[in-house]
Amino acid sequence: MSTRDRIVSASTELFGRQGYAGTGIKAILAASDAPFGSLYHFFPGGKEALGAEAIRVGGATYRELVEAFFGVGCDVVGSTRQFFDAAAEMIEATDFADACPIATVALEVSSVSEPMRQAAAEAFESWLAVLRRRFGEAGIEPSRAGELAIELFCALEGAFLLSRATRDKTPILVAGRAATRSVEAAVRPAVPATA
Amino acid sequence: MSTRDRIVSASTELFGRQGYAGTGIKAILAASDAPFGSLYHFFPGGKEALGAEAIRVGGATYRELVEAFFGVGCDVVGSTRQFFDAAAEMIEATDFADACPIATVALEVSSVSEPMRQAAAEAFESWLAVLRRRFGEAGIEPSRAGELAIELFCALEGAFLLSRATRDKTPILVAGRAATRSVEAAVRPAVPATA
DNA sequence: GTCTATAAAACGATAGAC
DNA sequence: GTCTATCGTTTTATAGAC
Repeated sequence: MSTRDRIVSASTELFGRQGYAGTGIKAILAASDAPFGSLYHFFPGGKEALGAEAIRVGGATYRELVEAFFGVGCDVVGSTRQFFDAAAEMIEATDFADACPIATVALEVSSVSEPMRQAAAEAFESWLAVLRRRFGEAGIEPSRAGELAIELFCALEGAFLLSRATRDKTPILVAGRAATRSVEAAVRPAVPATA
Repeated sequence: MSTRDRIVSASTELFGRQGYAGTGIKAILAASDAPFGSLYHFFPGGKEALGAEAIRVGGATYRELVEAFFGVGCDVVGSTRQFFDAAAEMIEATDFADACPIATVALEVSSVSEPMRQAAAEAFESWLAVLRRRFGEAGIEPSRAGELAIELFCALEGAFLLSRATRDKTPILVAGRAATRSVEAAVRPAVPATA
């Protein structure tokens, strides 16, 4: 693993857990086992450029995770349930430290750093694109598929926030059941009860 | 408005927009028009104690907002719709800066500062308690009311994140429609279509 | 291109005058 | 209890040897 890769990898981890401003360059370099000058050799743009790259890499890695659960031709209802179940196990296994790799940074910088904000927006959009496509392939009409992707995203990210703050994985399971119900309803519509 | 109140008020605003670590004490005091020593007079615990207090105050203020929309005897379906619509207008009016006053800080500190993490958890829980109660009063059974409160919370917070990152209020409207549907289904259940 | 030494600024926090 | 001056660190960033 190259020095550059180690720096980016450590940045993604630390930024995801402690945030961007809360993570010093020294801590990143110590975790990367890299010398000080290397950072500015690989990232002449300094910490902000490193932050944007960490968002891109962390976002791409998580997109691959989404794709691993929502594969081509998958059962979107089952994939949704499994995805949230896995997310709940993951957050508990990391002692509620690792959930979304970029959410903390995205909130921190969205009103402060335009390049980092854009990197986060593109990462989120790439996850939504995967979900949209799978939902569409499952027979859900395009506009509804797009909404459903957003609903799943919001349920997941909101649950990550509540779960980390309360140190309890229950919110992820509850949000997962809600998301699964929504996907199920979109695939197999229900009719309202006649009151 | 007292010096202490101005300091806490400015902290809540700045922490909510830029995060905890990203906001220096100097910036807070400048925004509060308060001298340097005042902070340590009112908060001997330093920045961390101020951060915890900002979370409590910001959390209480937002709970009052939730209560304003979800009043005693309200129509919970209509309240849900109106709450998300108002949130969408608010975030746009503040140029996507002010959404949840404590989400950013909660994510930043949840693995770093135990007192601040607990303050955030208690604030979130107080919002959920309001929703749970109203849903219960609307005739939804207790366990379902609790889940529904969590679902609404997650939809809102996830939408705030996506909305701030993309500078687009659409996610809040989409999440609001989904939350409204869930509340409606809990108040007036539907039967699945016979395939 | 790897690494060290150091600069320049911002940080949180304190001491003490008023 | 209000305010200022300042301490000691830590921060990001650079310069320059190897």
